Formats: sequence, structure tokens, C-alpha cells
Amino acid sequence: MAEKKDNKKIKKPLTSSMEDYLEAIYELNQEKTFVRVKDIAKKLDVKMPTVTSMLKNLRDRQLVNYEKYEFVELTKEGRKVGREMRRRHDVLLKFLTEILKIDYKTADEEACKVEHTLSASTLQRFIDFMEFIQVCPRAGLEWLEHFDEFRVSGTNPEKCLERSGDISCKIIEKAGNICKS
Amino acid sequence: MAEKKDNKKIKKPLTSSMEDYLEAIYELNQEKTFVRVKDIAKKLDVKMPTVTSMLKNLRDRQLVNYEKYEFVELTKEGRKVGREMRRRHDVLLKFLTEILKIDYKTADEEACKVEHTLSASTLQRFIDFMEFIQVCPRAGLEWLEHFDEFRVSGTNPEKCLERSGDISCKIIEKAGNICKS
DNA sequence: AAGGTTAGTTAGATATATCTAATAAAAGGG
DNA sequence: CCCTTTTATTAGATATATCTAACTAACCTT
Repeated sequence: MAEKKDNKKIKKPLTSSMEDYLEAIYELNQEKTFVRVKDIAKKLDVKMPTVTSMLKNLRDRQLVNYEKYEFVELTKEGRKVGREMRRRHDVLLKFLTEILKIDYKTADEEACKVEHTLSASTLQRFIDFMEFIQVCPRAGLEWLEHFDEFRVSGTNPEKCLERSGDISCKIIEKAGNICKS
Repeated sequence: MAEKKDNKKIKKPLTSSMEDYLEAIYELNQEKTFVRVKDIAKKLDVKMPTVTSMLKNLRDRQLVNYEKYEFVELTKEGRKVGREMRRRHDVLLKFLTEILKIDYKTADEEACKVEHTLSASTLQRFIDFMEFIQVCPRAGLEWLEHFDEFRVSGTNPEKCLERSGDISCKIIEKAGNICKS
């Protein structure tokens, strides 16, 4: 009785691809008032008919307002998704560039792929971790700068205190399960 | 003249799905000598005909030795891919559980998804970073333990030194590009 | 060795996300 | 206002990865 009824459509989860479109439209909408098929196609590097067909799909899910030959608008729900994707992208990008020191271009590309696959709670842990590094003075940004030295030289940065080291490269050890098993 | 010719097949990149199968077969092969369609299906939570059709595909790419009704074996190349996926999985799992303190089950699931999308060089940075944390005494594992306190309380762990804090939650700031733009 | 059970295959359907080629609508310039 | 260019849509094809139903091979068990 008190079941949620999703209007007429069964609520299937969004695909990565749909998320990409919503993110793209969200972005375009911040640059310019009117979003057109051509712009979306260009941003996502697909052809215009592909965009048209996805827009119909997103319209059925009530994520965009779209009538043919007219400009595209996100609905409230669609905007929410677009903004969330953007946020995820930003979190990951920041982590990859500022913590792992990956170059911007690569980091941006990888963020694009990963943003679809992490849960909200994991994303939050990335945020927490970045805050922790900034807040906890035993680490902090000045500490993180040594990571660069470490990467390049492969040894302890001079500024780090001494420490006995039977540590090195025994990172991989614990066996995890494989996917879906 | 000195071009690499990939025998007869055009070398199309592996899909995530193919990588999953190779990883699964690799894993199964370590548990038991003979890998069968049924086991793969179970591990990947798909039906047997799906496995059969993928095996044909992987055979065409010379990643598995497969004759119908017989056990499945990885070729040298297939084993290489399977092992690499497993390695990626382990690196990510370790990062997610030991650094971000994500529970094992969730971390394992997320590693499964992310392992397909990161480049080798980014993966290496994850490894470097984890080593750095262990090697650099200003951080180190004892420091990382404070992350738990931080997460839970949202404030500086007592054991961290004091530090002025206009830092807080201004993580998201820098605008990155959107996917494929 | 016959018969049933388990495992595997084939055939054919479905869904998603792409593309190209052809067509149609909208917009802009004389 | 007509014509050209730009933009968008439709129609139909392709590729991947899945599924179900039906059939077949392999394997035990007595």
C-alpha cells in the first residue's frame, strides 16, 4: 500500500553513459544558457544522432526537458545527478593531482572513468582523507611535498626522520576476492 | 617494414568484461587445476551460455585455449592479463581498506569496478603513495591510525599537534574538465 | 551398458550505445 | 522572402554482453 510508485516507469539505475550526458549538460548549462545537441555531441565526442537518441531516453526518465529541435534543459532531478557527477569528478581529480601528484590531463581522464564506479560513501572517505592530511599537523601539506622527492628518488626524503626499514615493497600480500565472486 | 603485425587479428583493446573473465579464470586456476564453464559462470554471476560465448571470443584473441566440452586454460598472454588484473585489484583493495579504512566487502566491490579503469601509471602512484606513508616517519602507519579518530569525531585527533585551521571543507574548488571534452 | 543427472552448447531474443546515410527543420544573408 | 548553410532527426545497421529455451555431450551409478 505504502509502496513507492515511480510514476509509470520502473526505476532502473542510470548507466555510466547516462551519467556522462547529464554531467555534460550540467557543465554546458553553466557556460551558456542554451544547450544544444551539437554541443553535447562535441563535448562527449559522439555524433549528433547518438545524442538525440540519448535525450529521448533521458526524457523518458524525466531527467531532461526535451522537445525536438528545441534547446535541452535538465529537470530538477537531472540537475541533481549532473551536479553530483561533477562533484565526484572534482573530488577524484583533486585526490589524483594533489595527493598522488598525477599530471592534470591524465588525472582528469581517469577521474572521468572512476567517477561512475565509486559509491557515495567511498567518495566521502576520499574527502575525509584529504581533510585529514590538511588538518593533522603530523602529516599536512608540507609533509605531502616529500612525496614528490620520494617518488623520484625512491628513497626517504632527507627531511623525513630516520627510521628502520624492513618495509619497502611488500605492499601486495593480502588476497582479496575477485569480482562478483 | 618494421611494423608490428598482430598476426591476423586487429588488436582491439580488451573490454572490462573480458578482463573480468581473464581474472576469474586466473583465480580459479590457482584454486583448482581444471577450470570449467560452470565455475566461471558462478564466479562472475552470469549464465553458462554467456561464458561459452565469451570463451570463443577470448579464444579468437588467443587469450585462452578452449575446445568445446573441455577444460579452460589461459594462454601465456591471457595469464599475463589475468595476473595484472589481480594485481590491480590487490593494490586498490589495499588502498581502500588500509588507507581509507573502507570495510572489506565494500572495498572489494569497488576495487572490482575501478581496476579496469586506471592506467598502469596511476596504479603505480597508488603503490608509491602507500610505500611513502610507510617509509616516511613523519607520516607512517601510526600516524595513519589517527585517521580513524578523525573520521569518527570530525576533529583533530588529540595526538596530532595543534595547528591553526582555516582549512576545513574547502576541498572542491578547482574546476576540472568534464569527460571527453 | 542403459539411464538419469550434470554440464555445456547452440540458437535466437533483448538491451544499450554507438555509427552512417538520408532527410527535414531552423536560421541567417542577401 | 527565398536560398543556402547549419543543426537536428529518423531510419536502419553494428557491436557487445547478456538472457532463456532447447538440445547434446559427458559422467556416474547401478
